[in-house]
This record gives sequence, structure tokens and C-alpha cells, in this order.
Amino acid sequence: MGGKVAENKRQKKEALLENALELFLTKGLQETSIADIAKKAGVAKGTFYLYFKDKVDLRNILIAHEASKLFEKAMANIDEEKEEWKNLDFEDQMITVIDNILNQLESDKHLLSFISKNLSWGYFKFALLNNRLEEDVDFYQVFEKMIANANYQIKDPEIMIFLIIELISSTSYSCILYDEPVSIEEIKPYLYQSVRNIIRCHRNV
Amino acid sequence: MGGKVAENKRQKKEALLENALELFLTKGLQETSIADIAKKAGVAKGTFYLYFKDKVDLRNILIAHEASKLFEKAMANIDEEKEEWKNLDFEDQMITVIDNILNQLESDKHLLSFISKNLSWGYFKFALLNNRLEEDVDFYQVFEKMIANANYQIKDPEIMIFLIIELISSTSYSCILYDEPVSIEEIKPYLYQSVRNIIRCHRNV
Amino acid sequence: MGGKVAENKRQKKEALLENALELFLTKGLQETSIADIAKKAGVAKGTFYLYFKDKVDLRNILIAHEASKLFEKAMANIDEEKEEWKNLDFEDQMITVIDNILNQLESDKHLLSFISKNLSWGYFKFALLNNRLEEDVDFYQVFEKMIANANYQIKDPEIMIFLIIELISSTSYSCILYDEPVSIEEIKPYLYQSVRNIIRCHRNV
Amino acid sequence: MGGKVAENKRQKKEALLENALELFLTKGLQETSIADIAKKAGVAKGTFYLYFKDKVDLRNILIAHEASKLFEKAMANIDEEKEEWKNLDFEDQMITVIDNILNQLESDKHLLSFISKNLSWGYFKFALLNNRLEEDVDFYQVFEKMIANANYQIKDPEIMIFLIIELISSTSYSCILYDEPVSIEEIKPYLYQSVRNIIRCHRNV
DNA sequence: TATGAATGAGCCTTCATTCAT
DNA sequence: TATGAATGAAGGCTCATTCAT
Repeated sequence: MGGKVAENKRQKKEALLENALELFLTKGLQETSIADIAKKAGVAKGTFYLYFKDKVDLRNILIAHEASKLFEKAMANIDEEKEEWKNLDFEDQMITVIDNILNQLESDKHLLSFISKNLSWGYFKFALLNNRLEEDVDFYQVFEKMIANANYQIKDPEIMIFLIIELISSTSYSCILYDEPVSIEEIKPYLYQSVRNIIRCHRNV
Repeated sequence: MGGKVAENKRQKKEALLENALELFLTKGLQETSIADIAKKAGVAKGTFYLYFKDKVDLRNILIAHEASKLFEKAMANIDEEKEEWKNLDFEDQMITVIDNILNQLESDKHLLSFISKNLSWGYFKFALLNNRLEEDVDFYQVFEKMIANANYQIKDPEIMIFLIIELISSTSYSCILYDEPVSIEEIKPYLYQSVRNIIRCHRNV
Repeated sequence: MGGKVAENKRQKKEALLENALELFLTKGLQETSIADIAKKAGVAKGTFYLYFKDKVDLRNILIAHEASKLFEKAMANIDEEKEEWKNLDFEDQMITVIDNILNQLESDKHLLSFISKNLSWGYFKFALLNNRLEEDVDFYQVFEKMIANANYQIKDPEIMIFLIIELISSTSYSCILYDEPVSIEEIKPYLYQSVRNIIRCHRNV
Repeated sequence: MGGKVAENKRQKKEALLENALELFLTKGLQETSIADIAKKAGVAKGTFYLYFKDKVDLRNILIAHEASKLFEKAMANIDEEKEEWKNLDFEDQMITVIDNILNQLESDKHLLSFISKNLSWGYFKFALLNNRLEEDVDFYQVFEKMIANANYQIKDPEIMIFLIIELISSTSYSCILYDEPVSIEEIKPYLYQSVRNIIRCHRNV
């Protein structure tokens, strides 16, 4: 009985998250009203407030969730070729992961737009701690493991990750969505070279 | 005679720009209404629409204007030590300009926030062409001149500038405003090294 | 329980309709704002939009409603002398109904003005089908019944009704409201003769 | 010199009238602002007020003017076959004029819409006296002449004209613009028969 | 006479949030 | 828990009209 109620609640929340995301991706955050979300999710407007404080609260959860899914999917894709990947150099491992994520984003431009506009490093770390859904992965930990497995030591790994993430996310936004200044494919060689250089800067000799 | 009217118009527009910027910086773009701007500028609400199409139009002009001022000021600061700067290597020239701009932004965090949230490369180029006030400098041209004066050739200079700007602007946002993951001073060595590496990638041997 | 809410809604809608009509009749359609209507009806401005799409939507419903009431009242008035009326010739029946309606309009000039300015045949038929409140009568059906009961056949009855309605409504507007070119009483003999002639044109021998 | 100024003024007024009409016909009266009119006429907004009190004033002049032109054109068309027309019966003369006007309106539906929505008998007479441009014809006088030339006497000619005008104008609006309830061609036989009957009612034996 | 910048009241509409049911 | 009717502040925008030039 109580389980049924709990399950019902979970479904409602899930429905709100799902439909809100769809609206955010297609109409944009500002243009989506709470009424829109509730209607699309098939619940009453008041119900929204039983599950979320406001639209910003909902957005934060979604951002963390979607970023997590993106990462998880990248790792799953790589998993199929895992043995090979595990034998790669740390640099190459990173490039592989990044390339995988960029390919995902290229095929879901709405998602790229949504994430880029709403994700920042400061929030990024905060979100992982606070707004994560239970199933979400803490991908920072995955990076840490990759770093630990590297053949060499990484100096200031957080700074390195930060630089890479910022460079990748801001350039991909412009190149994938607007082909400005060039397409993502055209910039990839330069981008990946820059990533490699960043890593090398942090490589302890 | 007619000059009086023209002067009056210039003042009104200036007042609107000035006060709008102040509101955008303190309250944020979304939270600032056109009524707010008009009131603060001491003009009627309708007057706003004589000078700008809407808030977005005004924002675009401001972004280009402020970015231009930032750059101009950096160059002016450098000018005092011009002889020295002119003799520097291209890499060092770039770092000097960047460092100057970062220092300005560090002392005007509201401006940093406003520019970072609203400036993107695609828009950046567009803005310089379309929304520039007459006095604004086309700083892309200044970069081109610097590149032309370099001792070596630069391959794909637009891509290089793009990568540098994106890296600098997104990292500075987080480091200056939130000290995340570290303060701007702490990250500068890494950042500048990354910039140097990016430049080297584009250096034709 | 739920009936209370429903009753409340009915009252709100009724209040809006009632007060909107009064404003339309006294101030005119253009000069009445939605804020006026809401205020007079004692509800919040936003409430208006829970019940009507916009002012035009409300107007359409009102027109159909008032026209319906006019007709219903005419039939009710006639009902008192029903036996006599039923024995009348079709021509005389029509004149009786028309005269009844004209008398009503003469004593409610605002209503006449409102209806005349906003009712047209094309809309008239549409309104009866779409914007009718549930209680409204479909008076076109009443005409059809009268025609069916006539001693003779009527050719193209819709055209006949159309001609009569247009003639009556446009002339009564001028005569009742402005006594131009003559008072309604003075024109009635001519008007009714014209109606009779129109009917005769459609009488199949 | 002074003549030049006067000519200039006439041109300005003419430009305002002409362009206002075009806007009223295409965009509608409500939707046309004084700014629109001034801009299209190539004069300053303030200039409008030198020639007209407000939009209603301008509209009134236009209505009278356009109605006059309609009538004048009808008479000009008939003029070509004048001899024949002069020998016609009064009834047939009227029908000829009406048919001519209806044909004009059928080929200029915007004009029909504009006139129908804004012309009423009460205003009609007033307009002829007050808002007429100098060149406008007083078509009521033409009717009077036609009546005077009839073989028989007409009782209450003003009422007769009134009934005819109201019947024609209100039915043509619906039939020409919306084909409701039938097209203008389909209704013409009935309409003209009704007109003949109205005339016969006013024919003194 | 002509201009057009400036006004500011006023309009429509949206929407987050509350609360009685 | 869930509902959705009600709110009313707030915002964007238009436009007739004025008036200094």
C-alpha cells in the first residue's frame, strides 16, 4: 500500500522531470512556464510545488542529470571497446572520452544548448553534490580513477580538468551549434592538440 | 540650432545606455525591466523605444560597447609601456593583453558576469559588425595587425583567436567570480601556458 | 462538494458576462478595457482569461446571448396571446414577431446599438452554432418551424429571412436611435409592407 | 507665391487622404495609427494635426468622398448609354444605378468593407452637409432629380431612398464579402424585386 | 507651416504562487 | 497527496497628442 503511494510519487516526479526537459530543450528555459510543464506532465499546477521549489530547482536537477547521462553513455560506448581503451595512454583515453561526448552533443544540439547555457564549473561541482538524482554518477570520481591509473603523475588534476572542460564546452557550443568560426570537425584537430598540451603541462616529469 | 536637438538625442541615448548597463550589472538582465531603465535614465518609458528596438537590442549594443572599452583600455594601459611591448614576441604580446584584460575584469566583477553570460563567439563577430557604436573599436582588426607583425606566420589565425578567447573567458568567469576551482592568480600560470601552447600549434615553422 | 466550485465558476462567468454587457452598452466595445470588465465584475484581471480568450470572444458570446434573449422574450410576449397568433397568416405572424422585437429595442437603445454594430448575417449563423451559451435558443429553428407551418410553400426561405433581417436591423438602427430619416413609428407601415412584399416574392403559388 | 503655399497645402492634405484611405482599406481603421498615415504620406506626425482634428475626422471625410466617387462613377458609366437610360422607367433607372454600384463594390471589396462598417444613414446625410470635399457631388440631389422626372409621383421619397439604401448596403456587405447566405449574383433577382416593391409602395396612384 | 522627439497613460497578457477543497 | 481556480503584480509595448524648434 505505502509502496504503491511511493511508486506513484516517483512516477509523478519522473513525469515532471521528463516533460520539463523536453520543453526546456525545445522552447527554452525562459519560455517554458510551470503551467506548461505541469500540463505536459499530466499533473495539476499545484502538484509541481509538491516536488520542486521552483523552476530553477528543477533546472538544476535536470542539468546534473543530463550531464551525468552524457558521461555515462560515453563510458558505455567506450566499454564495448574497453580492453583496447584501457591500454591507451592517459592522453588518448581523455581524447576518446571527449570525442565520444562531442559526438553525442553533435547529434543532440538542443541538449548542447541547454547544458552550455546553464552549466558552469562552479555550479557543476555544486550540482554533483546537491542536486544529483540518486542514480546519477559522480563523474568527477571517474576522472580521478583515470588519473590514478595513468603511467605518470598529474599535478593539480582539478585545474587540469577544469581547463579542459571549459575549453571543450565553450568551443563546442559555438562550433556545433553555429559552425562558428568553423565546424566542429574542422576544429577538432586543434582542440585535441590543445587538450594534449594542457595535459602535458600537468604531467609531472 | 538643429544641433541642439541632436545633442539632446545623443544625451538621451547615452543616459539610457549608461543606466541600463548599471542595472544589468547589478540586477541582471532578466530582472531589469524597461520601465526600470527609463526611470533610472530619467526619461519616459516610450522614449526607450525611440532609441532601441527592445531589451535584447540594447543588450547587444552594450555588450559590444563594453567589450570594446575593455580592449581599448587594455591597449591604452599597454601604450604607456609601448616601446617595450612592441619589442616583445607575439606570444608575450598576447599574454600581456590578456593579463591586462583579466586584471580589469577582476576589479569589475559585475562587468565580467554580464559579458561572460551574454557574449559568444558567433555573436561576437556579428556584434562588431552590426551593433557597434561609432566610437567602438573593431578589436578583431587589432589582433590581425598583431598577427601580421609577428616574426613568424600564424596558421588559421581565426581558429587560434577563437580557442584563446573561449578558454580565457570561460575560465576567468569561474575563477574570478567564484574562485572555483582556484583563484585567478593561481590559475594564471596554467592558463598562460595553455595560451602559449595554443599559439605554438598555429605557428608555421 | 465539487458542486460548490462549479457553482462558483458559473457565478464568476455570469458576473463577467453581465458586467461586460453593461460596459459595452454604456461605454462601447472599443472603450471598454478588460481591466474595466474585471473590476466591475469584482474579479482579478487574470480571471477574465480563465473564462474568455479575449474581448472579441466575450463579445461574440454576448451578441448571440442577447439576440437569443430578445427573440425568446418576443416569443414569450406572444405566448400570452398564443392561440390568436397561431391562427394568424404566416405574414402576420412574422410582422407580429418583428414588431415585438422592435418594441423591445426601442426601449433598450443601448442594446440595439450594440447588436446592430456587431451582428452580421455571416456571423449570426456562426454564432448560433458556436458561441451559444447552453441556455440560448436557436432561433433560426423557430423560423423554420413557422415556415413549415405556413399554409403555402416558401421558396428559398434562407434568402427571405436574410433580406428581412438585414432590412429590419439596418433601418431600425437609424430610426430608433436617431429618428433618421423618420421615427420608427413613422416608418413601420412602410417597413412592414416591404416585409410583406419580400415574403410574397418567396411564396410559391 | 501665396498660391504656391496654398498648392503645397492642398497637396499635403491630398497625400494624407489618399494614403490614409489605402491604409484603412488594407489594414483597417483601428489598426491604422496616425503615425502610419503620416509616414506613408511622407509628412511629419505633427503635420497631420494641421489638417485634421483626429482619425475620426479624417475617416468621415473619406467616407463621404468615397461614397461620392462611387456614385459619380456609376453615373459616368451610365452616361455612355445615357439616351437609353433616360427613356427607362424610374424603377429601371434605379435598378440600373444600384446594379452599377454593386458591380463596383464587387470589384473593390476592401472599399465595400470600409464603407459598410462606417456608413450609416444618419451619418450619411450629415456627412454630405459637413464633411464633403468641395469636389464631392451631393448625390441626394441626383436622386431628387430622378424622382422629379418620374412619370408618376413618389410619396415620402426620403423614406423610400432610405429603405432602399439600407437594404442594399446591408445585404451586399454579407453577400459580396462572405457569400452569405448566397453570392451577390444569386441574390440580385430577389433584391431587385424587393427594391421594385419598395418603390411601388411609394408610388402614388 | 512643418517637424519629430518626447511623453506617459493605458492596454493586453502572462505567470508564479497560494489555498480551499 | 492532489487539484486547479483565483490572484494581481509585473512586463512589454503602442499611440494620440504636445511643443520647442
